[in-house]
Amino acid sequence: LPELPEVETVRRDLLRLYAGHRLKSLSVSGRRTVRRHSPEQLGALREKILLSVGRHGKYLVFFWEGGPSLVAHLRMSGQLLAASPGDPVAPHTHAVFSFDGAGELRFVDPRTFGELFLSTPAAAPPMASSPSALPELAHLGPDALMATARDLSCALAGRHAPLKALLVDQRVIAGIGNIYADEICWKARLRPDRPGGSLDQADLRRLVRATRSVLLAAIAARGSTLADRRYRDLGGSAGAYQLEHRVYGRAGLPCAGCGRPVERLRWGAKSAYVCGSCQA
DNA sequence: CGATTATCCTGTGCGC
DNA sequence: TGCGCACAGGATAATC
Repeated sequence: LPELPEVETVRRDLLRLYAGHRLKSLSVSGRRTVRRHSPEQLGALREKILLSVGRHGKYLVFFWEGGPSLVAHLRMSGQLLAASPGDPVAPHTHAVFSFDGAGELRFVDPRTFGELFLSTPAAAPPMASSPSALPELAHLGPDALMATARDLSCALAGRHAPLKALLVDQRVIAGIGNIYADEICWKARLRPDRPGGSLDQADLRRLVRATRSVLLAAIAARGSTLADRRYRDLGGSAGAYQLEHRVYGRAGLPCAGCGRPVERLRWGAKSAYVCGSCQA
């Protein structure tokens, strides 16, 4: 399930493969794939050259030479895959972009939670290729790789909700999902079910450091591919960070820090993997 | 207002 | 071996 490290891996591959290339044609077949406006409006991107690809949290933003930006979110099961025109079309392929001299980019999404939409910056400084200037992304908190201890201190102060619930709330901090929230809490030695407002300054500092180090290590490993094999990079390859997971999906297995079994906490419909000994 | 719950979907894996 | 079903969880709307 793509979170910040997976989306960042895809972003870097997109830049490498398609930046500087002209979009010759595109087709959208999925009924739910473009749902914020008419799918035909995507035609505005035809003949545009891709300048860069940005990211804020789990959102990808394609910037073109003229014309609106294209925003993509993979949600639960979305994949962006590089392909050649003759390649067999995978089931649940909902959109195909064809670039001059760079082959195709295909959007595949069995559960159809993912989406594509066009967006234009609210204020339009021509040189700004900043995802955060897009009104549809304005509700997002700071990107998890940019968030400071001060950001988190303000966002968590007085909150009774569990720390993990706040970490995966994109309005608080953008990019963290179920897997990395657990890994970050373990690395920061904080229980995910602690009230967000109970963290002191030392806790917050550990949380920010853990966030950065876990996400950067996961990017270096090209993301996490779980047993369901759902996440793939642009070339269809798996990530490797799942091999470095310390708690996520490891209920009953020994904690990497102390050897005691990892537990699975549940509250409501949510759950978290935690070491009851290493995290407090 | 903040916290919780339901909803959107399909593939997977479990129990019987 | 097969069938039914709970589960997976990202974001948003609705509700308490």
